[in-house]
Amino acid sequence: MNSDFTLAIHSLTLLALQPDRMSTSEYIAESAGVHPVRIRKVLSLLKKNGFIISKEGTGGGFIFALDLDQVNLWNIYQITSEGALQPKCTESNGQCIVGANMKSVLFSIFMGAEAHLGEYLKEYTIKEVVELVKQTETY
Amino acid sequence: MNSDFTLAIHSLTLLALQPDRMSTSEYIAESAGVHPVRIRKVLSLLKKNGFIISKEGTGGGFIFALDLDQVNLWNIYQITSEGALQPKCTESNGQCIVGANMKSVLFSIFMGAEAHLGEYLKEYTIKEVVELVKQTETY
DNA sequence: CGATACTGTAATGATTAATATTACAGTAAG
DNA sequence: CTTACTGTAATATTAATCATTACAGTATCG
Repeated sequence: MNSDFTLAIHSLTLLALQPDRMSTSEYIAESAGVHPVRIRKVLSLLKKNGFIISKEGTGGGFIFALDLDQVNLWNIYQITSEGALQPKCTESNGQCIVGANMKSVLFSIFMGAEAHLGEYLKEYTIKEVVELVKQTETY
Repeated sequence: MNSDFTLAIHSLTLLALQPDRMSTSEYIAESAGVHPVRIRKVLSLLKKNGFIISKEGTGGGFIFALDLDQVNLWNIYQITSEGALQPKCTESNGQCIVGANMKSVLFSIFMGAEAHLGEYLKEYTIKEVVELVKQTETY
């Protein structure tokens, strides 16, 4: 699984806990343990899709744009990782019936798998992820 | 998605179409467009799990050990790719409630996702994959 | 105004994962 | 005892991921 997906979830969860102020990419990056530029790249996707708002300049940063239950993991998956389930088949032998057709057979099977995964991911909104993180909290 | 998974499917489909004779790793490799050593590695997993039989020496190779409908894609996934859905989280910041707990929250979510995927993959046996390949055949 | 603190994004470099290749021991057939 | 295979380890190559640098653009504040 593409780690942009989990970075996006991590970022949104963090923003969910800071509803009143802008969070900088540096702050998020430190929580996630990655480079700030990577956070900005991932968050620019979320911004394009209207899940967050960003602001440049002093006091700028990122903030959640919607209610926590308006964003689910399937939304995030589609933005960051659509097609990630698809295996990257090397070019196989077109002379052979299997080599010639396996690619398209697998493609349709994995399309179905992704749709099926979607049904599962839709069950988790950011609100629920936040709840899970709080429950997991270690004292 | 791990390409060992698709290589295993490809190999088994090919073996399914050659039920009476041994197929060599070189033959399979040529159909799949990869190196024979890679085929032997993947097939050695399938062998350990009893799906195929191998034979060394002249006239040796690989052959299907079961009925075509006794092997489904979930079986193959488990052997070749279990855990592949799990994202590889970098070590995040334990000082932060999100950094500290996100990893285990994501872990359980992805465990569920994999189980859910399993339900879908169980619906495809090699027999059905063979049918699909035949249907797809381009004349 | 100019200094400061941010985002946005491209370009490059470093690290890691995936894959191919080589090498060779073991086994069975003829 | 030679030939044609599998089995597996070791190494080399290629590709993907990620970090880093660099810098332009924008907003705030004094």
